[in-house]
Amino acid sequence: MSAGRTARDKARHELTREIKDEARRQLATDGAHQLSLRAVARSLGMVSSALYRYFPSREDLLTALIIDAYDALGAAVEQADRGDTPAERWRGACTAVREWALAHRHEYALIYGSPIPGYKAPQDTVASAVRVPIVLLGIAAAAGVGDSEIPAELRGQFDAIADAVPVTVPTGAFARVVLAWTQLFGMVSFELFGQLAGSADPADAFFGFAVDRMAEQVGIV
Amino acid sequence: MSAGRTARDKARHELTREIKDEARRQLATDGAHQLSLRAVARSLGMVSSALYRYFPSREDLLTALIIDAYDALGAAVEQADRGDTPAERWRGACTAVREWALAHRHEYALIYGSPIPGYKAPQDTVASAVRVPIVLLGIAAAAGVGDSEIPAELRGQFDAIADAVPVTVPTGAFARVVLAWTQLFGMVSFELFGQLAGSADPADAFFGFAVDRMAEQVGIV
DNA sequence: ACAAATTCGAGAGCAGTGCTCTTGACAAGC
DNA sequence: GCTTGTCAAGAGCACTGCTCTCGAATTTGT
Repeated sequence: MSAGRTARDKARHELTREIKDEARRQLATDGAHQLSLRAVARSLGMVSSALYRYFPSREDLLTALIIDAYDALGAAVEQADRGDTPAERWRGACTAVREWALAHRHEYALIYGSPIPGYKAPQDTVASAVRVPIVLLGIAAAAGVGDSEIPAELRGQFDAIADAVPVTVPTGAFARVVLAWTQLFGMVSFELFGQLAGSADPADAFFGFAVDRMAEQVGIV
Repeated sequence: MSAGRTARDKARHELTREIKDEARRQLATDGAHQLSLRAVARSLGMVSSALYRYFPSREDLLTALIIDAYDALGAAVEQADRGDTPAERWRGACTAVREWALAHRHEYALIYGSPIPGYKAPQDTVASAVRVPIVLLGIAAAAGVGDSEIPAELRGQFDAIADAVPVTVPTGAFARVVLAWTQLFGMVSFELFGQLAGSADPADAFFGFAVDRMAEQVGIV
């Protein structure tokens, strides 16, 4: 992230950004599957081979977009996490997830859909990916959610990673937040991927109902 | 489905099946993204253009695989729906979903991951796709789950489709089953797509915990 | 039973893809 | 100034989905 001292560095960062922007534009209209290095290069008025100076492969470009998407979603949710009561904050955060997903369907599909190639999420992505669950944990902490009975094995798993998490909540609360987290994204994915078509679609009412039930089950009043 | 009267019809059905089998094989090892018409043809010892006599496009082949996958999953869940109590049946059905998904990751990704192309779920798929939620509804019906308070708008949506569903349950129970349904697949997707890596992975304990909480919330005793 | 109609596999070919390698021009550092 | 590293460009490889045409085989109509 060091500012480009030389003209060359400056141009390089600038072009890297432009490539990602153009790629994101094509992603938004055509989906990740259709994203073509050659098409991006064409739109930028350069030749495809030149792109390889900036991204070693198509997958690396996609990985860069994945990280950006995680960060954009994370930022949107962090900003929507406000309100006078934990319940309001919960609703705000959950709604932000859905709204960001609806506004950036292909980017959402890129990060929460099927892992595209031979996949394997690079470790770089987890720091960004974890921002949403951390917001949810923060709300549970503010709500003072207490511990609850969970299987010993599960308690062991969650205790083992507690140190790596910047929010401290009882392990039982942790488990319930993780539960709600998977439910939240399950719902959004179902809506976006058309699985709800013919039942709870449009899903506004269903989503609102579900968010309240989730808060209830986590123990947020 | 009419049995092949002539030798040609017989050969046609046979070859159609062989193509799907080989495609499924490649799907299982390389993923939907990598599935190549030409590679399938090559494995079958024929030329790629000949394949187009059986499937008009790559997408149509994928659609056929999608329907088969929905049916395979539906059949597995239907068969696992047994036990003396509704709670046992519930656990059996949910576990079957996860186990089928783990055993057929790429097929699962094909149907519950991001819609591959410009998408559009053909109407043919819904009859097969709906088998799992119908099993869940059946268990709720057998458990005698009663009605509960849900938003009027949601009640209207669910009432409107009640006739198309071969199981009758109170609308409040219907809503809670749909909720659990999205949660179930949200969890399985998270596990399969690597979102749980670093937290509840391996997810056996988490899954068991979640299934019990879901049964609880649906009202299955 | 024979001719007409249909169906089939094969091959060539088009437009597109990701990616590699080489070439010649430009800027950065000594 | 001269060397060194970086860059865009171009040609090219192996691959993709898909179309079209062509004989051969088979089914169908008479």
